[in-house]
Amino acid sequence: MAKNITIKDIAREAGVSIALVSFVMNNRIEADGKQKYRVSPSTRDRILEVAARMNYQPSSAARMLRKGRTHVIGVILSDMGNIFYGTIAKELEKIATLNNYTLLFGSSEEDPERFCRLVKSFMEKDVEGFIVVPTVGSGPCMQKLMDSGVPFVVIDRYHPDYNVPTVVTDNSDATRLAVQDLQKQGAKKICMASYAMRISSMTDRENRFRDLLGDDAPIFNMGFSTVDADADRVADEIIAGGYDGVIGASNILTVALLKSLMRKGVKVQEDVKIVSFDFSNVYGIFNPPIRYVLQPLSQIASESAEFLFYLIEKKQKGEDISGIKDKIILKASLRND
Amino acid sequence: MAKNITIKDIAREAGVSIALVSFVMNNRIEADGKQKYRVSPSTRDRILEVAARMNYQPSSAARMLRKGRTHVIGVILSDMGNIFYGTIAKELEKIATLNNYTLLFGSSEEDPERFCRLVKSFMEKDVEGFIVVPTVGSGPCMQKLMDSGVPFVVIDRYHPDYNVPTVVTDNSDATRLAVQDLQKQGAKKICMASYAMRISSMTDRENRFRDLLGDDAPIFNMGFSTVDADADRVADEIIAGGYDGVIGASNILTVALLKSLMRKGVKVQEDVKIVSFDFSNVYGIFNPPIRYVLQPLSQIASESAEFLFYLIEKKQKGEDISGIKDKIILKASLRND
DNA sequence: CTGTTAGCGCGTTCAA
DNA sequence: TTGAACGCGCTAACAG
Repeated sequence: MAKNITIKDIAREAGVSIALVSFVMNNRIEADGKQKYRVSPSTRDRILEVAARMNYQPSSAARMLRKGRTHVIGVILSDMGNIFYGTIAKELEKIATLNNYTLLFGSSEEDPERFCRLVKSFMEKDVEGFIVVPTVGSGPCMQKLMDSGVPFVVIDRYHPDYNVPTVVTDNSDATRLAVQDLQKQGAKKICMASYAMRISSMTDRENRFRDLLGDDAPIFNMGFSTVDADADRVADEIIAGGYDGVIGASNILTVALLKSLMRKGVKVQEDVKIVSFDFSNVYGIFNPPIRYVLQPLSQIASESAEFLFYLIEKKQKGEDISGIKDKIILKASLRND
Repeated sequence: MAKNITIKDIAREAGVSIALVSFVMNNRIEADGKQKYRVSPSTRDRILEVAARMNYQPSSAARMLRKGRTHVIGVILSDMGNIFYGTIAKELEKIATLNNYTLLFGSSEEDPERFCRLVKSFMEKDVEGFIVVPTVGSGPCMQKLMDSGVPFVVIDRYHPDYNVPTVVTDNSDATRLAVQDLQKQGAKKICMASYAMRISSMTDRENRFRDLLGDDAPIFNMGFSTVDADADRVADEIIAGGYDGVIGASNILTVALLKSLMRKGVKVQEDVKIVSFDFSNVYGIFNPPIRYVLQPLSQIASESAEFLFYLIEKKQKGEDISGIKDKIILKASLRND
């Protein structure tokens, strides 16, 4: 309510100039003696007292305008309803807060239109950078991002055609872990259930799977938005083919498959063993719990955020960042909770 | 990269004044003839062409500063990793986009310190309003919010001591649905598993439960951050007490309980039937699927967002909104997927 | 009717 | 310690 009090009000109330108030407000943090602008302690205290009393809140808009910095980062994930991305969101938020950044979140739902709209809308908010999970078909939008010069880091998947800053899990190695674990559990005839969606995380998993098991081990594809229906079909294939081991290429997909298998009377973990990618709270229901490959979520968050901060600072100093295209590849680990 | 182009660059390039560019940019949407400032079509087209060619993006900071509006809303949920809040986040995002608003998301993790920090940090970003899920202990912070005069809407739970704009589910009625369903399924000896946390959603459920079943039906409490350990204890109580029906007061809690019961060899849905609150993809694993009370998530999102927009517009016009404290109560429905 | 001038909003920062 | 310019876009008032 009561109109926002500005730096000017503080100045008048404290009987000093506007500039001085600004100096004091900016030096408040530095406890050491070597502040750039020295202010007599008495006036400083008076100003701080007045500011506190009047409950002064600096206008971020004015500061943004003047400094040309917003300290806002845009984050575009695939699906905020998936605990996988929800966890990344939480982790990113923590790190951002620590570094005095605010995050704008968006959920693309694997829809390139939505993805693009989010990029545009975040650009309009003058974000200093992006952390994004690109979707199939987001190529043109990514290209625009690159052309814009706004720093960004791609996570979770990489775009094979573009060479850009990226933080991903070593999905090939993760697949090896999953397959070997399944074999150690005694599975002889293994298949994989994957998304038809051609994103690097999926193709990397599928390729390694083929390398390890050859063409006899089939890969059944499911649609991202039709998992439930497709799961029934895949469950039938598993039963008909007599497979005793399944690699589920994502948590959502595995859960859908588990439901279908159970409904069809399959004894999961007995007749058919499953190892999945990514955490789900469903796994613990089974006996023994379904094992899964856990991606280092908090590490993905921290590495990508720090990478982005680095790019932003670099760009801020006027340095060219268009040549930076490091790929950070993190290892996954096998879990069973 | 290429320095941001401003309205000034457009003006120079198009050979007109800065003001004219501004007019054109603001009237671009209105297709009808009664624009406030009329500009000759030829110059307008030229300006638009130049703006498009130079890829002009107005600085939101400058606009914010000038208009005193940010079109940003702060949303503080309890746990972004929970599909319940994740879904609300998605729905809110959709509505916000439609109304030209951007959302700042935060996750309190039921920690009042975090909650407060988020409120403060969002305030500093000059959000025009809040949609919040208050936590236990957030009272002082909520009070500050009220005093600040920034419009806000509380969702999911209400604070019994404060009379503020609220959108919640009718948890009492939802409990009736759950209990009656459990009885229809044949459960004779029913108990409830709830959070120790004293928030209205939980207490409303517990109170109605007691009203319906009397003191013979116990309510077992679990800690929010210790559900897994507590679930084991509660499972023991359920087994020892010979209960054949359980109301799980939240999805997370029910899932934890399901794990414990399974591990202890209980035949869920046979020896012990469960009806839960809120969706989880775990339910479908059971046969028959575990039934649950679904809160109208997208309705909660749309009602709260529209309520907030209304408050913001009202306040924008200088009207007093401190007297508005409507509570919108929505009905839940029983599901089994 | 079409277009321009000039001041504003608020905090930052350089020159004095 | 201060005055004043500045960043960028909006808009009232005014001129041709």
